[in-house]
Amino acid sequence: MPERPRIPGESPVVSVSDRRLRGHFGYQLKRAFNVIQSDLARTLKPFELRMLTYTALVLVAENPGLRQSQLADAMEIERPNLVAIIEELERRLLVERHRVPNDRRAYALEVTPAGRTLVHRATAAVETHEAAFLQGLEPETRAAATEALKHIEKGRRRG
Amino acid sequence: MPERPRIPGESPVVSVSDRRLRGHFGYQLKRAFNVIQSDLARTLKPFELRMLTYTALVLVAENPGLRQSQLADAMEIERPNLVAIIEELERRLLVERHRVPNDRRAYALEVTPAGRTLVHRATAAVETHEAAFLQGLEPETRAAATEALKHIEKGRRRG
DNA sequence: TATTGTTATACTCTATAACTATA
DNA sequence: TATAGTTATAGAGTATAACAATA
Repeated sequence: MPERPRIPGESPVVSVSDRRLRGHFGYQLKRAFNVIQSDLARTLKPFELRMLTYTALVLVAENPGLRQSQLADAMEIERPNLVAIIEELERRLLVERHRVPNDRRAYALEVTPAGRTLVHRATAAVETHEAAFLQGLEPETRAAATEALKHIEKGRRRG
Repeated sequence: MPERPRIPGESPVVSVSDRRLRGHFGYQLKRAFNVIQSDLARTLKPFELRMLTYTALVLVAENPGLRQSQLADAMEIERPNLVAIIEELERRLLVERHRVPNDRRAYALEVTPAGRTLVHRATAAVETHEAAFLQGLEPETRAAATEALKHIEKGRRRG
């Protein structure tokens, strides 16, 4: 069966059925997350931030004196995985680590003025791009989606 | 300031503010996705499947003769990343690769009887666990969430 | 020239065990 | 004995360049 000629670069005419998957919430969630994640990476690139470094920076700015273990808990990542993130932010002079007087094991994290400036600019960009994504979506639909996502998160299985 | 004694294993009393993040849809999405993803991994573990191998298996079962490039497109992953997935499914005798007569570059993917049996059992498990996650959520809320996720996916930026 | 599948490679995110220094 | 931070390491997921065979 001869293939019909195709314009180079044109996406091939495929219609792959995903009937048995598209009803799965996890599948829907993954696809949407991949889109958001790669777009967010693009949005944060000019600031040399990734989703994780951005999140850490926001949380340190909002919670002065935060300890690394508390931050890891809040970000729902393991403590070892936070080390490189904090090191990167510290090296770029966006956060500082101060020893806690009464517990010399811990560090109190503080955002620097440069960090605060950067997080404000990055947040503005993030919110602009979020708005673009959510444009055309009814506020009630978005609110319902938020509710569903929180419900999922709350139902986390442990162990 | 002396720290109050704490029961070992007890989670520390922290209340980290995420006021400036929790309104971000991407942040909500990431947290929910992480929960679903790790739970789904646990659900698929008895079948020795991951989300990616499960997805590939379902799509091959549903689209006999599918080519690898079409499958990669459908899964929204790059072609090179599909190779190991198909190799794994083929090694486990769950899918077969047949040469396409009129195009000797391509492979036509087919599910084996063993693959079909496995995908049915895995799908039942996935659906059971999805139902557990979504339990207590109003159907309209779930529908709205699905709509929002599809909207996000549709709005994908390219390039 | 372009496409299919492949190899090689690199970067990111995640997870665990084990160490040090403190408590 | 337990906790804070760290090191080392491994496993996944994702992305790009370049290749051989074929169209």
